[in-house]
Amino acid sequence: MNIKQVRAFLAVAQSMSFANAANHLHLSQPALSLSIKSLEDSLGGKLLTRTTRSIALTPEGEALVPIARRLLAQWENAEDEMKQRFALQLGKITIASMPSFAASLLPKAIRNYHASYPDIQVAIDDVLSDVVVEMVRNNQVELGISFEPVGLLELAFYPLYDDRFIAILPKDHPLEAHESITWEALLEYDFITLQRPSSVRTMIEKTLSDANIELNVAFDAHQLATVGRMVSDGMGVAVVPALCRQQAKEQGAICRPVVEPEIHRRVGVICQPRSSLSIAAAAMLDVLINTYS
Amino acid sequence: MNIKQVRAFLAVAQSMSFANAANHLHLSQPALSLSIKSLEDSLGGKLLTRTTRSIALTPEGEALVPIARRLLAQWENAEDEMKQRFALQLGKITIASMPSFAASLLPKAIRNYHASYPDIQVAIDDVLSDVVVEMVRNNQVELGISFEPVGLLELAFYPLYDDRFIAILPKDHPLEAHESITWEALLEYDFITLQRPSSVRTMIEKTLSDANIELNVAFDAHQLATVGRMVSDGMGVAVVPALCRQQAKEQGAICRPVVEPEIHRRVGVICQPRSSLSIAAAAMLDVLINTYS
DNA sequence: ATTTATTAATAAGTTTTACAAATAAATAAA
DNA sequence: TTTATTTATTTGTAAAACTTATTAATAAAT
Repeated sequence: MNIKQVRAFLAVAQSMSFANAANHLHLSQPALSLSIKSLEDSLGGKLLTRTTRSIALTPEGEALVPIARRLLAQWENAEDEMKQRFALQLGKITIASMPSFAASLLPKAIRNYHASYPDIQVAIDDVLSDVVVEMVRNNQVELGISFEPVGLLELAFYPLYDDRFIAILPKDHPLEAHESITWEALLEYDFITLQRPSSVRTMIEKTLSDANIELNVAFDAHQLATVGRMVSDGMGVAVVPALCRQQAKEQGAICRPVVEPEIHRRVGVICQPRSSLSIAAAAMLDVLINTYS
Repeated sequence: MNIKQVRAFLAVAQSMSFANAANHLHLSQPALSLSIKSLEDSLGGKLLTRTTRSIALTPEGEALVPIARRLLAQWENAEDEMKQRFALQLGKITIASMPSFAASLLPKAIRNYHASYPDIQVAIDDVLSDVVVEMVRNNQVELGISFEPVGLLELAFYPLYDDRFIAILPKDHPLEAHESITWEALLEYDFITLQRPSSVRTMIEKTLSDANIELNVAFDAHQLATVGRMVSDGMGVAVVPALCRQQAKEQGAICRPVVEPEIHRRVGVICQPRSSLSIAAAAMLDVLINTYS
């Protein structure tokens, strides 16, 4: 029993004529006769009684009609669903992004994506940078956005943006006059930063220890927004990814490049090799790359 | 998309190996590769990412697995059900039978049938003879048992039994001494018969009017059992089909052939032409014929 | 009763598909 | 670098599915 035979049977059962059904199926009448015959053989009995002049369903054929209709409907639904999925009209992708990116540049890319593929649902998981990589590695998400990780193993990395770290100061701070600020100058003041285990914190600590600069943290917080607020409220100074410049400015803080040493790190998309991405995710990857290049 | 491809896909998805899956499907590995490829082409995208060394499902492939499993299960259930139906392991037949036959000979045939085809449900509809024919004609039942009808049209009739009518008398009745009883002698006594529109009543009336014998009915009833009881209680005499001899005897009545004229009529199976019977019904027809020949 | 028209089955030939065997290509492991 | 393993590709063949032409059967018309 196969799909073609079931279709053929239903066509005959509906039109009660081999010739008409054959025509409807774009098939010759003998081909249809043989198809029905082979279906009957495979099931073990007659489905139709045919004189050369008229057709009737046997009781078994009668029983098959609703079954066949149901089967065919289910089959076609499944087929359509898969085709839709491939045609990007259905589906959902989740992007894990580090918060600084999720809150700054990511929305624009998602707007672009949504314009092209309005039927695909996009969810954002804003988690710590390291968690992003783990989620991609464990196939919890298809796409991750974070700083370029060190040990990528079999994961792919598509750079989007080269991020520098910037100092943020409260308004009317003595250092505001400088074009750029050295770490040495900056660390004269109370330093606010993210709590461990954020990758921003880790990178700052590693950079300073490499440069033999001692770091004394006055306050720390989990969210960059909190850090920004603390700075603008005059509790101290901080160093954050340039991605956060907009947010910091909005909160009333002053942004200046931080140098000696400069910290910069590439931000990009982390994912499984492109070939194993869903079409929806591959399309999102393209949108991300195009949006930020 | 066809059954074979879906089976192939599931086999690969389960074993995560083309070679093993091909083996399991009794198929060569290249044939399986092509089958999957054609499935992917028909759906419009990749279901599996395959390096020469390892296999993984794409997200779309992942989505297809449960769908495919469900489809295949439904397909196989339907196929099995139809095969069972043809193999006489499933199904139901209803026989419309006139009450005299249903209460006498029919049970034996049904026992025989049940012995051969224990999984087929048999229902009996005991209705008046004329209704039997109508039910067969309207395809409400596949098989009917009644007296041979006069206008069969396109219906088939398979005779089972040649039924004579017999007189039944209460014990110690004056006519008990006779071997056979003439209508003339019989009608000297109170006559009990079935109410109209029973075919037994009709046949008696027609026979007597043809022979110019007048019939005066003292009592009538709907059920032969009632008639038998009335006779054995001494309320009068009756004429019933010989089929009812057993029942009449059990009720304590005396049976004698009735002659001048003799009434006999063939009893048999009425059905649509044999070719349009379900296998289950055709088998029952055979059992009926074999049981009573 | 004979002929005609209609419809499905059958036969014969062709095309398409499905398959296996052999080989190539790719890659993880040795 | 080599070896072993696994899938893809190629090629030839067998099977199937299909079409056209023909036959058989029957209802309707003459």
